[in-house]
Amino acid sequence: MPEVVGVRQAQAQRTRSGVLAAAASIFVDQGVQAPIRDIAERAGVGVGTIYRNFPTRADLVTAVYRHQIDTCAALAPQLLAESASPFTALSRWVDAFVEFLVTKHGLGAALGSGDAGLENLHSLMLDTLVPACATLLDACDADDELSPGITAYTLMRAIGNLCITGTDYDQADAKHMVATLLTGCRRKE
Amino acid sequence: MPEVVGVRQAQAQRTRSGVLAAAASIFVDQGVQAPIRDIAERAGVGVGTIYRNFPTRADLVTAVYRHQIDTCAALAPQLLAESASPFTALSRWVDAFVEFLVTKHGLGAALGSGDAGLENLHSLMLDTLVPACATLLDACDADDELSPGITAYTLMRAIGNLCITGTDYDQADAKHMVATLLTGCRRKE
Amino acid sequence: MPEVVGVRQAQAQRTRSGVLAAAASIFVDQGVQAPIRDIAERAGVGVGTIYRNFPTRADLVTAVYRHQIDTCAALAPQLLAESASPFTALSRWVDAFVEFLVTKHGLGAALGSGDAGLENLHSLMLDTLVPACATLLDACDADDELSPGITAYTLMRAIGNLCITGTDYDQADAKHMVATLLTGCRRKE
Amino acid sequence: MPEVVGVRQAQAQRTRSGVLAAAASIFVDQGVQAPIRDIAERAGVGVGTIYRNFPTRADLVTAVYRHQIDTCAALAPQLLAESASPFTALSRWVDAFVEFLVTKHGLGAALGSGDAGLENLHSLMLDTLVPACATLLDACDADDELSPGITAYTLMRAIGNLCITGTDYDQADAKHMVATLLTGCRRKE
DNA sequence: TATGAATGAGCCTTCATTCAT
DNA sequence: CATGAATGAAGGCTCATTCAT
Repeated sequence: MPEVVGVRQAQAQRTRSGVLAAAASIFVDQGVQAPIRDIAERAGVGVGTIYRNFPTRADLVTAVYRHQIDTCAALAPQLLAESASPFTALSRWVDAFVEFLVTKHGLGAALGSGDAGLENLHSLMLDTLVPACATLLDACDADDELSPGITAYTLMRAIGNLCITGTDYDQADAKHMVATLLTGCRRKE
Repeated sequence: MPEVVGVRQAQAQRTRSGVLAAAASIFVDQGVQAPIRDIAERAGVGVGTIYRNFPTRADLVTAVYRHQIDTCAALAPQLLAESASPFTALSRWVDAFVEFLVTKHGLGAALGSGDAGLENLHSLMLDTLVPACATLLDACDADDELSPGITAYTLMRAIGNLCITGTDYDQADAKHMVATLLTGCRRKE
Repeated sequence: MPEVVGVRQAQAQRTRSGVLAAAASIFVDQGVQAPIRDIAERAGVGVGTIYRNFPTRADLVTAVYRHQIDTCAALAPQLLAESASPFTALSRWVDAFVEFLVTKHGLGAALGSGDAGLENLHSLMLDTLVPACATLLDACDADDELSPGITAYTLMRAIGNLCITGTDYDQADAKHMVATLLTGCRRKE
Repeated sequence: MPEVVGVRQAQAQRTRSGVLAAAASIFVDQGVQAPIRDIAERAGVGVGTIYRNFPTRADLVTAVYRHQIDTCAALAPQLLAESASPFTALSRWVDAFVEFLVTKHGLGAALGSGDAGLENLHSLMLDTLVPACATLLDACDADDELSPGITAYTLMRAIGNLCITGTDYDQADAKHMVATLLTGCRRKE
């Protein structure tokens, strides 16, 4: 019994990964509301397989982005520790967050849609990224570097919205506007 | 044939207006992606009539908002003339723009969606509001009140995105974030 | 304007009738749970047409049987008036009810299934046939011809069940068993 | 090979029993049309195991009820021997039969459905219960206590139908109606 | 021109059944 | 033998769009 994980589980895991990859790819092309069939087709599996692994669309969306979300959240304390000032840390973290969002076509729109079925993703953001961001904001606040009334959730939602790109408003524009927003968040001397 | 505009044309015009009013009303309730049938029903006409007058959904959306867009654009020179500073005028104009967006449920999302069919609305924005906004930005720039690199189109697109509301991110949040963005646009002394 | 009902309405009515006929036919073959697509195909219409005319399956089932249900209910007072005794009237009415049920394959099962979606049909029975049957039972009771504890609803439900035919239990058997049940309902001297 | 029945066979038998118990339990909750997967889950086995042991759903249904059916059949001669009259014996046996049916949610409907796949169960009834019931009917007939034309199969089928319960027609109603039917079977003096 | 019935493509979802391990 | 992941047929439902009247 040299293998703890059997061949079958390994295969299942590979299938799961394939679905995730296909979904990520399709999400880039069509957004998170793409038909399940399209994802199944690109993954080379039956629709039933997707439903087995991800009962709801939100489960799939969440799974696709979970790893990157966790990574992004983990960045917050690290940046806070190594940056010259809390605001610098916030700024860098926001850069990372934007980088995450901007490469996920349709995710920003999904987050902002208020779609009932996407509550899991919403919750994931709430539970993972919001606390991370809040830590940074608190540090800025303690340093008197932050305008009053800026909350982590609202700021992230705004950033998410700013990262909804389209014709004539690309990733560079989004980053510029996010930077501008952040400047606006800084308490003026 | 004593009348230049016949009774028929007058009736047709009335029908068109009725459709526009119904569409505006439905858009508030359900967003710009609402079923055509719902609009037809509220207008008291057949769906065919809507398709005759507005072949694509974008045509309808555009027509619904054209008047308000024109009004908003016309506000720019007026505010510029009566405000203490160009930046104040810009700020007030943005308030008006936000007010316009924020009361149109789903319009912000529509503008930001990159939806191919909504190019007409996009064009309308480009042709009407962007020049109006640009006038204000130019004036601010001449006054050295503006950070470099802010263009009218990008700024408006960003504002449009910030006005996409949803659960836990309401109109007040949107207005707050837009104001913050605007602060960020101001050249710091 | 010689026609009150336009050509279009007439056509629509014909379509509706065609759907009802097709549904009735399919119900005989497959029971009331038959796929909507099958009914649409036999009617030569699209599925949308069926959903337009009968939003829920229960609406369709109800419409298919409504006329006959009404006719059956109307029979009760008539039989009561012209029969020698109340129990004779009841007996004849039950014959008519059985005749109705027995030619509708699957209806009995549908009535007895407790299916939530079939509440409309259930209600139709309750509101139309149960009172008719109750009138006859009351008359029998007044004549001391009825065993105690027999209610219209339960009796009809039982009759409905007895009319669920199948292999080696045909319409003749159903009628025989219903007659036997009715005999059992008669107060023994 | 000192054991006639190996460990493997014993294990297989235990698996089979577990499936039967799970199926019986699920049938009570959801009826005999419950998803195979649900049964497998409750039994703690894979669906493949169920398909191996019971290739068709009918095989499973049959196996689940075989023991109780046999018990019920065996009751007939016993009741005939110890009852005051053949009709009393019949009446008691029917009580037992109803008790069997009434606690098996959906079984009555399954029996009455004419479902092609349930022929095995049908056969089991035919081969086991019908002869048992026929014995009682014959005894009643010999005693001149039975109306003419009542056959064991038809009577049992009718009883099975009467035991299909649902909203507003419960087990008590079913028992009442079966008792009434039986009264109707008794030759009137 | 206006109508709205009809159409059917398209998406969702469930579950019986197979088969490689 | 047992497993359960994978499959995909089947059916439900919605709406954009057309077209005969």
